[in-house]
Amino acid sequence: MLHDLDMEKRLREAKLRPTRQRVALAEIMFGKGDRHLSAETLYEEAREAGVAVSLATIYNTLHQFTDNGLLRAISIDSSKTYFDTNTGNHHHFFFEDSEEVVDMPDGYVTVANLPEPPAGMEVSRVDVIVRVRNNVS
Amino acid sequence: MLHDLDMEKRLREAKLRPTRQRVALAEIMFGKGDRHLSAETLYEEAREAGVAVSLATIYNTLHQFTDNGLLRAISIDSSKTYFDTNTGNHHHFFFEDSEEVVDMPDGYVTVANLPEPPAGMEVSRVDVIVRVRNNVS
DNA sequence: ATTTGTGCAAATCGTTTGCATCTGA
DNA sequence: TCAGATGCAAACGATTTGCACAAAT
Repeated sequence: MLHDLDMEKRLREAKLRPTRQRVALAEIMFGKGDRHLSAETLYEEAREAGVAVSLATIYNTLHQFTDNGLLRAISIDSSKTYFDTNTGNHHHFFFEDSEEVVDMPDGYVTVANLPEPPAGMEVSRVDVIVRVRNNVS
Repeated sequence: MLHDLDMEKRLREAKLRPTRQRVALAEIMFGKGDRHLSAETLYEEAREAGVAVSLATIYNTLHQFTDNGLLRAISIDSSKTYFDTNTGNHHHFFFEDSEEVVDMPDGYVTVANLPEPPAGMEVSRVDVIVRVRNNVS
């Protein structure tokens, strides 16, 4: 697991001041591999880890991280937004029953025959969501 | 534009009682080709058309229609849910700047190399969202 | 010293719910 | 008749905001 100094560096590279809270939250977020966090989840994990942060700061942090490329926001169906610690090129499975989002490794899905975007527009990203459910035959 | 009797039939086929409100809302929804409506939009259009419905009924109707296959719910990014009057097989452009959702005709996009869904699961749908933005070179 | 971040509580906003009243079959 | 719909207002849950205080450069 990465420690404070690594996180400080990572935050500085993202042009974010490495404040106590941001470093602590970054450790929680990035310390356990790829994950999909909601604000509430992160808030609880922070409390459990003994880090005292307000929910407002959680939201601020998630958005700042997203704006600066440390996280990717995904909103599929459910009312709450999830933040993906994996910002690389990949797609998702969405389990309709449990409302869970799971990464699909890159290299699997290929998207072909994309129509041209309208003039003056450029594609910023292509998201593929494979919705799956229990096989109720 | 389709008229009352067609809508009544359509609602009955979807196993929904053709009440005054549902028929009126269906006409507004389906009378102008494929569209992406939010609850608020539909509410305003109904008022403009002189149809007195409460917001609660708007929500009820949108969900009942969705459950019975007359609409498809899509939630991309923004906080509000949109309902697509096109329930056929197709994908979407999402304009990041204006937060607009636009249909992409079927036959264009091809998705290949989908990984197998986990055991006991079946794919219920594959959504492709092409996010585009203004070309800021 | 300045700028930027944080915490708290109140405010927003989309959506849902409870319940009394109506309506279609 | 009477299950199913509707309307209203109150309740909700996620997110945002305003502002005073604290911390980072």
